[in-house]
Order: sequence, then structure tokens, then C-alpha cells
Amino acid sequence: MDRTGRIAIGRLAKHTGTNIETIRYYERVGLWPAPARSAGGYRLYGTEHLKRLNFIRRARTLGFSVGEVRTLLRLADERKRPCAEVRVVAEAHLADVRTKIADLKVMERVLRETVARCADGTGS
Amino acid sequence: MDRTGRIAIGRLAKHTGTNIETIRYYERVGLWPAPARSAGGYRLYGTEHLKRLNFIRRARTLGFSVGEVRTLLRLADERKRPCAEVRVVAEAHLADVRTKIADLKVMERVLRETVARCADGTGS
DNA sequence: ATAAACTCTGTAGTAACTCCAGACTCAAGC
DNA sequence: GCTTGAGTCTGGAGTTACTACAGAGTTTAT
Repeated sequence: MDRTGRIAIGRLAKHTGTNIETIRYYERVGLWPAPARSAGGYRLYGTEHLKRLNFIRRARTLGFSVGEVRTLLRLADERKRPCAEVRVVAEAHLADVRTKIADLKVMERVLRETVARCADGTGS
Repeated sequence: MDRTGRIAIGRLAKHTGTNIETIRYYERVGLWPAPARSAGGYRLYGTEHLKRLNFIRRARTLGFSVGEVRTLLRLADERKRPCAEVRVVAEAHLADVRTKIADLKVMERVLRETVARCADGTGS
């Protein structure tokens, strides 16, 4: 790291629980812009990168594809862009997200019941 | 299909919105048992397969790995098995599911706001 | 200044599908 | 019963999203 508060890739990886190679992979496929480099060629990241990477990782573990994450990020970036268009995309994702929440709630209930059934020593 | 109510792989694929090759893939990796076959070697599925496949697909789109789906299915199957053990697994998945729900709710709020911001014609 | 720790690029491997070729099966019509 | 066209079979190659590794260069601590 240097005194401007920027950190190297290893630190970013640790802070976000992400693999170093995954971070470089996201850069290669254009999920986020290439960061600044040190004199020797090391990538240097700031807090904006940290937030963006956390968002990407969360979206990925929630089952969104890299392509979907890309459009979600664009939604967040284009805060002053063609509104009607943005709305259509946002609405589609909103429906998707709501379906996922509903499905997860069902799964939660089943798991909760499984735990409860086993909590008291009655089961076997 | 035959009069026993069993259906071939194409019908199962259509009913569940799953690729035929994906269904065969799940069999190959042991996510579910090989089904009965017709005299000529066609796979024949029943309603129990349909339910199981729907569960698998839902879990997969929710971001669970094939390995995780396997343990979730085992949880459902072993209704009279070593209880303490089952409970530990169920509790771990329960925590995981709750985290996912929380993350999705945040995402839902952001998307809802995006849609609302664009719903009235105020944004450009 | 020199070792230890870190990062670089490029390539290869893995997981979970997805697609395709060439052969076989099945249901329907004649 | 024969044909025909749609459906299915197996085996293998291709894709997506990582993940691991090799060999070389960079940074940092002593």
C-alpha cells in the first residue's frame, strides 16, 4: 500500500474474501475498469473498488450471472441516463429478486422445521 | 409416455424448464438415481422425479452449488436418520439461507427505488 | 543488499452445464 | 408391417466462471 490509501490486490482479496485470481478475472472480462498501477506494475485499489467488489461477490453468490451483474452495475452507474430504459431493466431484475426471496423463504421454513423436529430429542 | 403415467426426458425437460442435457448431467454426477428405462433404453420419469428436479433447479438458481444441493436433498430424504447430525447441517444451511434473504432484500430495496425514481417522468 | 513476501502474465485445470454428431427408438399414418 | 419423422441414446467437444500454477519481476524488512 502507499500513503494515498490505496491497497494492493492481496489486501483487497483479504478484505473481500475473494480470490486474487478472481479479481484479475473480473478485470479481464470487463466487470470493472482496470485500476491504477504502481511504478513496478502492481494494481492499486481504493475504497470504491472495495465496495464494487463486495457488491459483485454478493450478487454472484445470490445466483446472478456475470452478465446480470454487469447490467446491475450499469443500473447503479447510470444515475442520470435514459430513464425509461433503466426502468425496464430494473423492473425485470426486481421481479427476479422477488422470486428468489419467495423461494428462499420456503426453503427457510423447511430448514427451520427440520431443525425444530431434531431439536428436542424425540427423533430417534 | 406410457399408461403408467411415466414420461420421457423431453417432456420432463419442458415441464421443469430444464435442458435435456442438464437432466442427464445430474444423473451422471449422482444428484438423483437413474430412472427406469423403456425396452428400447429411453429414460422414464414419474412425478417424484418432477418434484425433485424442480427443487434442484430452484436451489441452483438460488446460488447453491451441486454439492450443497446434494446435502439438502439428503436432508429431505433421511427423515428418520441420525438427528443430531441432520440438525447441524440444517442449521448451517439455515444461516446461509437467511443471509441470502437479507442480501436480496437490500437489492430489492435498491431496485424498487430505482424503478420509483424513474416511474414519474422527472428523471430526464 | 539480500532474502522473504508479494504480484505480474500467461497457460492449464475444474465445475456445471451446453451443444453436437451419428446411431437407435417410438408413434402415427398408410 | 413399413416408412417416416420426431424423440432419445452415448460419447465427446465447447462455454462460463472461476482456480491453480509456473517462472519472472517488485516491494519491503533487516
